[in-house]
Amino acid sequence: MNSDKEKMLEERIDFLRTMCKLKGMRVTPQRIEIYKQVANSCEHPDAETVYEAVKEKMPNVSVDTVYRTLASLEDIDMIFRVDNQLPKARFDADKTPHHHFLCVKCNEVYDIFLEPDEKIELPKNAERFGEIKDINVQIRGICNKCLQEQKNKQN
Amino acid sequence: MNSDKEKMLEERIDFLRTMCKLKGMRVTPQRIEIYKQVANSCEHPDAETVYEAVKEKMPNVSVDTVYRTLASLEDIDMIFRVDNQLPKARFDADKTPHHHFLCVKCNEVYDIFLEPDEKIELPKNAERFGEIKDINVQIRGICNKCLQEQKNKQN
DNA sequence: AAACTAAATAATAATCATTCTTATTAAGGA
DNA sequence: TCCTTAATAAGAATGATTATTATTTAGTTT
Repeated sequence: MNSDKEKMLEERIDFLRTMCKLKGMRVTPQRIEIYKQVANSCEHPDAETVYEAVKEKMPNVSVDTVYRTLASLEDIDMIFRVDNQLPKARFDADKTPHHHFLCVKCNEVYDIFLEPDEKIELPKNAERFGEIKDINVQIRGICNKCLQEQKNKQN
Repeated sequence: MNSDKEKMLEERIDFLRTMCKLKGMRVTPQRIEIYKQVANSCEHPDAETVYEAVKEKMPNVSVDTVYRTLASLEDIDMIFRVDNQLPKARFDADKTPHHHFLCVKCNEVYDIFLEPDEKIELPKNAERFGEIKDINVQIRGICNKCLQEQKNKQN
């Protein structure tokens, strides 16, 4: 039993292997196991939870490896973080609805004001989960400044 | 000069006074000054930046007061945090586009899967800021579990 | 298949944003 | 003016995350 789920997980791990090779990253047992734990959970686990689970199979794994690997997996778009986890909390007093562009390299925050005909839409299912306070839309990427710096380095 | 901007700021501070009274919070000079700093900036300042700015006018202000006040101002919806700042980073390997409901009380994360006809729309201006990696929609509020606990406490 | 090299890891220490503790102050009602 | 209690200041503590350094190993080359 459970072979369907296991087969699907195997496929996802094959994809991870492919992506690692594609990005010039080594395929290590730690990476496989750490990815497995995140892929197998619907609970949006934190680093510590992943660490505890991985330690069951690899008692010598270090906390640092878990943090580093989670960051690497994010880099190659195999996992995402639910929250952006900027190094410091940042505040905004502007109550007009707008989005934010967050640079994943330098953590800079840019306001994206909407065109007159645009508005922020709540998903239909949102109210099911509780009382809504606000909606926060983050577009994550690499900002023009960091893109330019990357280009300069290549030359 | 600058009187328009100053007048607008005064109005916002009056609104802060009103909101504090409405919510049973005292109007303290620290609260006014901390709000002023956030309201006057377009840079999405962090707590330390606010602290440094406030210290210019109130040399005895403490770091703790700034953190506590920023949290209070958020509670009464006078300011927002750009990023949710969950106490721990949490990860997701599900690449199907979905939103997240984040509970501001217990920090629990719930997946909001979209109906077949729904999709996540990028704002028209988004590409201007850089290379987009992904879009992250957070619906923030109080989850049903915490709402229930609040009700139980009242009885 | 053995040797090589750089990337990845383990162990542990360090960092740093944020929160807690405790004594003191002051806002706003009586 | 007094009183109550929320709010504050100062500094210590916390705890998630990151840095350091020596060691290991994945993947390539010989």
